[in-house]
Amino acid sequence: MTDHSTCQSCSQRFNSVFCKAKEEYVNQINEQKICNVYKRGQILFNEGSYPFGVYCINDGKVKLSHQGDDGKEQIIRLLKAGDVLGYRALLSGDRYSASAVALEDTQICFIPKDLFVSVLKLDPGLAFEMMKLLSDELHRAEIKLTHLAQKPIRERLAETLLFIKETYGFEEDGITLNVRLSREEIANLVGTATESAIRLLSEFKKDGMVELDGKKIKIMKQKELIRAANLQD
Amino acid sequence: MTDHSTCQSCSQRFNSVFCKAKEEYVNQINEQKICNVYKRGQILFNEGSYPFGVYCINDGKVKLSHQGDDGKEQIIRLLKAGDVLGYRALLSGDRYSASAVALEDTQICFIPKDLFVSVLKLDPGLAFEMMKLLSDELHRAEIKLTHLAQKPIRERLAETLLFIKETYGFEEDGITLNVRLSREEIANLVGTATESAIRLLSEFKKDGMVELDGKKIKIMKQKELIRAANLQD
DNA sequence: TCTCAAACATGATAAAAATCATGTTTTTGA
DNA sequence: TCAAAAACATGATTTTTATCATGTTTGAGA
Repeated sequence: MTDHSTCQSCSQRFNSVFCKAKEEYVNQINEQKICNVYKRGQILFNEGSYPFGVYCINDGKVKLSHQGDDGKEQIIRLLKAGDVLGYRALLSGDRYSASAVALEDTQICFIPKDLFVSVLKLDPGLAFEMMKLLSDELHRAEIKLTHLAQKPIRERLAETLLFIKETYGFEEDGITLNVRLSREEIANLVGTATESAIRLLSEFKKDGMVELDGKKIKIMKQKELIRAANLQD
Repeated sequence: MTDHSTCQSCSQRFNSVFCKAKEEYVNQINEQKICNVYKRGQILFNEGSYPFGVYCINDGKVKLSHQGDDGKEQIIRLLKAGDVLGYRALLSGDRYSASAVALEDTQICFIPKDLFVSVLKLDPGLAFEMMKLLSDELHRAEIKLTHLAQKPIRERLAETLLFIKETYGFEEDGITLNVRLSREEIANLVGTATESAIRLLSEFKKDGMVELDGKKIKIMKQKELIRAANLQD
């Protein structure tokens, strides 16, 4: 666990959107923040409810997912320490359009809406970082959208595995993806049926690109996986 | 054509992200802006090149599209008078990740990067509107992403037709979509093969939901189209 | 530690969608 | 205005992907 007793000393302080925020505002946030621990599977917020602030991850992992019209989950983002969430709905003045669930035991600070908004108005540095964050997310979403429309599932699964590795990295062994996701969650990240994800993971295993041990996934041949993902950019 | 001789008198002034910008900054923008007319098919900017500012549409229509890895176009946004474009790359500090092409003869003002950024830093009202705009775009992209992953093409085509209507509205007759798009462009909006889009449009015609006259598309039964889109939200 | 539900796996089948082929219509520019 | 190219249309076929069915493994809680 990382130090998060105060925002000033938080190990994620310069790792997050708050990196450029003025010290004076960070102090204000520190006074009003509320820290909490969420157990694996616990819900931070639910699609359809109103936002009362933003969440800041100190340590742990969170998934953000939409409920499709037929009830099927679509995972739209994976979050880790240093990431902020809940700002989209707050800035749009909407309800949450996605639900956030802890993927493992997770420490999170909550910053009340009014404080966040007022600091955002007073601190152009933070506002700029926020715009940059939103722009980057928008970029990511647009790329994913294009790939969903144009790439076969095999390529998207390979890309998803690489994306998980980018986000959460490896365990100490340097090859095992450092997160526990069910096959269904992987499928909901790729945008396919669970069976298809399972089948293709088996294929990847047969091809020697990955090794599977329950929920542990080892990347054995990253270069081949990159090739399988057929990425240009 | 609408009045756009000066930003102060621009008919889109309170219709765009600049609605909350301070008069003093609008005056500055007015002095430095460069207006231009783009003919149908002309390129505003190209994927991969560097942004030098943002574009503001006075009158006309523009499509924004990604080039997929295999060269296939994916249209990610449709823009109209009052819309701003080119800010995503600028705020991310990236090259353009999409190309912008005029769908008809279009009048556009160009605002240089430095001016836009400096006004953004000085005017929290504009900054806030910008964040709201980005948040809304992000929301739209995430919904589209979910639908691409989960909905069949027939539903997505119906949804696309309704989206075109939302964006560009009808001609004077109140039923003809007010934009000229090729079947291929419609397919690239839906995220499918051109033949599939053509086939399904014919089906919709057979079902009496639309009428087709070359590139003119008439919405005959909007309620049925909404049902065909199977929208919950 | 045992039990039972959930998750995983895989084959068979069906459905959806892309691709290929071919002909027609529309558009464009010489 | 006319010829060529591009866009549109539709049928046939193939490929991709989802769904259904069934059996096995895993893991969480009594």
